[in-house]
Amino acid sequence: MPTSELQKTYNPADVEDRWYRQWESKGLFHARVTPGKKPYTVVIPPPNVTGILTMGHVLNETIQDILVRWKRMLGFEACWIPGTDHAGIATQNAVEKSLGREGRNRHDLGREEFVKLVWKWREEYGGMIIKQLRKLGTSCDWERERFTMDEGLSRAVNEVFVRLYEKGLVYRGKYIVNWCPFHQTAISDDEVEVVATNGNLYYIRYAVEGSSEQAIVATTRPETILGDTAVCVNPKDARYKHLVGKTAILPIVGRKLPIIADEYIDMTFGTGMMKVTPAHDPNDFILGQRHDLPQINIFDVTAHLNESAPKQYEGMDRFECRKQLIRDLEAGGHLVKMEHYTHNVGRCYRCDTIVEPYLSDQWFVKMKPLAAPALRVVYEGKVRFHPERWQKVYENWIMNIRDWCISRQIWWGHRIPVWYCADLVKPECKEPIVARTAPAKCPHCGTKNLRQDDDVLDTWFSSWLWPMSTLGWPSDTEDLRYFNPTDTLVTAPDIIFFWVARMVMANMEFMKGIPGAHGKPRKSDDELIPFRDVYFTSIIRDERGRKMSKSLGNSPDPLDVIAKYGADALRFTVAYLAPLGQDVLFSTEKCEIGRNFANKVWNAGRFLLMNKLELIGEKPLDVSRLPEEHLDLADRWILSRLNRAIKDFNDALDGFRINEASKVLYDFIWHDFCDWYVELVKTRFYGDETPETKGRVVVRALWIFDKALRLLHPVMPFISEELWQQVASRGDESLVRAEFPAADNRWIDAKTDGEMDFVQKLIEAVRNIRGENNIAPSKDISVHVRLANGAGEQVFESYAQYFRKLVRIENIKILTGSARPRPASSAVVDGTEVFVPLEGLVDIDSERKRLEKEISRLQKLVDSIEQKLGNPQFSEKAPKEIVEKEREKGKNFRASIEKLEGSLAELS
RNA sequence: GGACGCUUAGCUCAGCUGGUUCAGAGCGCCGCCCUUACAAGGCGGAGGUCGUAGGUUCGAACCCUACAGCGUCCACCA
Repeated sequence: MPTSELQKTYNPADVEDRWYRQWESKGLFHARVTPGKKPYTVVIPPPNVTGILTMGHVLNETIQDILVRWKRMLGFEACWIPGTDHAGIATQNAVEKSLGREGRNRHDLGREEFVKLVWKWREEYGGMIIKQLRKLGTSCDWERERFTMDEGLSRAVNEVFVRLYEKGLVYRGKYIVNWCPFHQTAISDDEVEVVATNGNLYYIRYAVEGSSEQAIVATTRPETILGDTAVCVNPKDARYKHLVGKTAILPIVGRKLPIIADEYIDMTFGTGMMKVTPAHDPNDFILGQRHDLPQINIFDVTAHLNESAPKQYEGMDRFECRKQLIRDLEAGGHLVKMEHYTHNVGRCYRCDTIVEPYLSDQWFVKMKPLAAPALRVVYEGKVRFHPERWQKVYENWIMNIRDWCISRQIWWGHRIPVWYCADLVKPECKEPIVARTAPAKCPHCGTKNLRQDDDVLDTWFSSWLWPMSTLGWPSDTEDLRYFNPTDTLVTAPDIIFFWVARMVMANMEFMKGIPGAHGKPRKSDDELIPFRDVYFTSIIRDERGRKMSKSLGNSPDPLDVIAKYGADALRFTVAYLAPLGQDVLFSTEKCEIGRNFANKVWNAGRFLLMNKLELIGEKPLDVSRLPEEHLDLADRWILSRLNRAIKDFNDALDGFRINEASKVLYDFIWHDFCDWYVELVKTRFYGDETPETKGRVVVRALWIFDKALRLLHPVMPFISEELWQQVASRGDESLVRAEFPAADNRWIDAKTDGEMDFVQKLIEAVRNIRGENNIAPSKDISVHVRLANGAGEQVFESYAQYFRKLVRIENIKILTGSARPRPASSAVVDGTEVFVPLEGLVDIDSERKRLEKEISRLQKLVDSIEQKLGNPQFSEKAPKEIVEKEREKGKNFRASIEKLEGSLAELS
């Protein structure tokens, strides 16, 4: 688009898709193994294949993209691997739901057909989120896109299962697991959400055989008495000692229950007597094993009562049964009482169904042996968490780690690579056959009649391999050697256990066999970790502080937001609002911050390009060299500010302070560059300098703008590229791979900053006088100045042009001696007195108030300084330069006060 | 029950290692301005005892302790 057609208002829709297509088609995001170049690798936390883009993703992916683009421009071989997760339960759910709408269920189809359908479904609707990410501008290496059920990744899953099995770390066991009756599968402890719930505590009376005594137990889940196989008391409990060894009679069922003793029982809870139901409570299960009690499972997989229950309850839903049973117990005189009681109830975190502790055969991973190295590397700071406090959470979890239930009773996922001999010819045939690929026959009896385990693996069993499997593991690939360990993981803290911790374990265990980039086996922890830094993003909440969720309907659709404000605006806003480790309260309107900023940048470019056109013409510009001739204060100052901004931006990103980096950009571009520098440059464009000089000024301004756009690019890739291409002729080059500016300390100059600061304050003082006295902006005024130390008159002269333009001063007079205009409005800046003669315009009262306010502000400062200096301890203990500085400050403030008081006296 | 985080202007939040005119920004509000980049803008202004109470220190928004309110995570006694 020719410069002359630059719109007055930035329109992102004109720009974004066009650039994304170009970047992608030119392969600018593709990373390859490049010896001699340092890699910078990021793996995306793979979103659910069913997922659509949410604000949470926007925050995550924006942060990753900022880091990746920044590193790419810094010269790293930046590799950002995208992909999706098959998300077993969630995806199966979604497909079953759509089946349900046709009045069918998965059992109608059968396993094979159903799985086929899910694959088909994935082809059609899956991976939406991947397309949406492009709208956000993420610079993922799409050639490397992976899916957790890809062939290669599935191979990795089987390999890991077999290796762990061979090492004795995978085992099969009957355990109480968290059973979701809705999904009809076990879920891991971490997938259970515990919610405090109002319920009842029921006291139930059991008769004691051969005795007039009774055993009263308390329970929140009375229906489970049907599975009771004992009653238990604490051996130290004097009340019940004599009952131990006797037999209680289970009401309704009539089963005989031994009364046993165990330290586990809390004597102070309820009656101090507990019913034991080994098949339906994890603690009872352990107790049952210890005392060799039978396990009676009374539920089927949907938590309806099974044939182990008395006939009248068989087939009932668990809660229905509870009601009926209470009625029956009451009728039989077995219900002693019930109390309101708040207890914790576990729910399935995906469907909210109350989880049932359920006895079943499951596969587990022994975690303790894997945990030790994972703890060590974090403890030793090889893997660093940002913010740091998550380290404690991580350590705490690992130190109390429990075995991981990895089997799921669903159909969508990696089927467990275990087969069973169906013929059972020899006794050894009972052994499960664990193999990387389907075995042809039973190794013991040779039959081909084999049956694969029905279960699939927990989704996280593939996710925990992500930083390896996406790079080719278990094969020893160049990619794996070069790009693993990855550098930064950006993820939400709620999956620190599910995912982050397990990735550390997996990488450390399974990368041992893969050489590092140097070609030798990996030995040290530094080479075995999956990533060096973990950035935990904030949680996005709505403006009322509620978590964004589909059910609340409070999560804006990011695509709508992008359509309305632009991707750059959304990215900037989110980055700007996201302090490290703090929640973000987001509302769509906040994107105005980013949109306005984009518009500001756009118009700065528009202004400079318009002037370039006018002064230099259409010919393409070369901004590779900074014109250093005739630098004035403004030039030196903006160069100083620019280089500070570069430094600050880099420092902020090095420390993962994304919001601070964004603020650096905002402040530099808006406040320094636009508000001051561009305004000052105008004095030259419109002044009486030669066309050559003006041309140099515009080239210089564009040179600085070029650097600003490079700085901006990681955060706002689209607008920066669009403008950058127009600033100069770039040939084939894109900003995506342009060099990131390096801070040049030569230009950072405190003296220049100070001088400019003085000028700015003078200008602000005059503006303040104008504003407070309601002087029309169009009215020219004169200013009289008495310099602080008499010196610097020439210096001041050189600023004069700034004043003329920025505060519309037609006449500046340097005062010597004690003369002053009157009536006048006045101010003191760093000891320099400023007078604006205002014949007939000064409102004496308001002028007095202005001066008094300033005096009292200064007086407060003087007071606090004098208090400090008056304290002998201060001058003794505080560092010399601090004391000296305070003394100096006090002196200056007092001098200013005196001058202001002089002006005040003049008023009357 | 345990751990962690937050509390600063009307709103949303910065403030990294205690000392720079440290009490800030954006929005909102008030006043002036369509000044040839931008009204999605410019200029000026009003607004806060930094949750409460102690403590450490020459000096505290910042460090320590307790408390209150809000929030998150973990564990769990039936």
